[in-house]
Amino acid sequence: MIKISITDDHYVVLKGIESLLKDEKHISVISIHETGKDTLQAFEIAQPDILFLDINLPDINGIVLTKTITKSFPNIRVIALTNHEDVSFVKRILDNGAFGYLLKNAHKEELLQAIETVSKGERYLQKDIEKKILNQSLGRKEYSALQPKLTRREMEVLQAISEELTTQEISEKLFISPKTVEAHRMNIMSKLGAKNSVGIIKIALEKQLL
Amino acid sequence: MIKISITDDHYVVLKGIESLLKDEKHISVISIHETGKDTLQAFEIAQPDILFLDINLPDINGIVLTKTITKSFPNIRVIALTNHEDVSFVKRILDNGAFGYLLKNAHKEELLQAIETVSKGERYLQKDIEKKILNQSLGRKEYSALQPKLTRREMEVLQAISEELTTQEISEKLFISPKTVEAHRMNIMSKLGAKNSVGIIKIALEKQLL
DNA sequence: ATTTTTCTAAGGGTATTCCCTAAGTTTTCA
DNA sequence: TGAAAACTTAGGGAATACCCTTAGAAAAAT
Repeated sequence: MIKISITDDHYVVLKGIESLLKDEKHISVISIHETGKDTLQAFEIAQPDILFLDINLPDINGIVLTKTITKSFPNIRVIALTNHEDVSFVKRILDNGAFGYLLKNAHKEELLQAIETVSKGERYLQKDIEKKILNQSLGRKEYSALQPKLTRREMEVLQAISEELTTQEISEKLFISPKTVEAHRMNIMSKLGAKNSVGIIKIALEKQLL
Repeated sequence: MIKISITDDHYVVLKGIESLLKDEKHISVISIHETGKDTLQAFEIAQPDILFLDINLPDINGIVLTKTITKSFPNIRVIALTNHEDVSFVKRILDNGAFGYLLKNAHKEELLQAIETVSKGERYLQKDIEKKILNQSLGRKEYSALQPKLTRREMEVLQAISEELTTQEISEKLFISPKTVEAHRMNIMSKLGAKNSVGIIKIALEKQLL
């Protein structure tokens, strides 16, 4: 008997997965949760074999929660639930201990396949789908430089710019000269192909760098 | 017997709503759809009384689809399905003919309540929840005006700013003085609660004004 | 251990944004 | 048909962003 828990802040998703699994004799949904906090509390008492975990929870960041759970309860295997939109998260969440991920538009067969695969201790990765999505989001935008690589410092400056800070304020925050901040901003503009700070923010949000 | 259709690109959401409704004797789910196109095709043959419609479909914009459906099939009452995140759409979608909206984390009681209310011909609006969400997104960000109302001209200037144009370029584009452009930008900043143009763009994208 | 990248920073400008105040004109709406 | 809101313009000044070049020091990669 494979014990399953589900965490998703959308109630219908909870009930949807539950109803899809209730006919399977070797699978038992032992608990459902709407928040990360609730999930962690429940696991103090009883743990499932597999947790379906929504990446976008209101209270706790899904990546952080995955890390917490896999550290505290190494026997629980996390399958991330994700929308089309946040595929960029997938790699990060897998790096943080998740055993697989499932798109929310997955049908029953894929759901069961994921459970079977993960309960065998293997990772469940839909490489084809992943590629398809990446290509699709690549096709509809302009010839987007696939993923512009900003350095650590540039990311910090980018973050600060997005906080509406001025060059002066950023320099004080990062303990560097205003001239250095300007240099970083220029490099960011050049890397992202932006004409000014407005463009930096627009593109950064588009490419989910923030 | 109330006939229901559901359109959502997340299969588990479809099955979730279906399973929540299957015990209700006076309600019958007559069809489920994963795309807007599929929905429209199916409605050529048979129409439900109520359609639960996901705002974020991959193929057709939910607002456009609502408009299309309510014009082509005036007897169908649309209830928009929405996440926390896109509450800003709600007013727009209601303006385009939807009879109500439901958050995806709604429980069974609310689902049934929505169906009852809408089938009586009344609008189903969860004012309390709406306010709660607005307040919540207000708490974590700066004191953002609920839904900032920009004038036509301000919208044009906003659009131009987002195109990375300078004040000079905007003034040429709109055939107005640069000083006027600045005045508009100042008003936009003030209305959105932004500190600079970066903030304008960030907030405008957040509130989907662009 | 050496090349490459990143981080740092300066000088010296120009361009643009930001901010204030003020006020005439037009549009919208009650 | 008034009153209110929106649109328009402007002057002037301070602050900030943008742009170029150059270049040493630190860190990372090979």
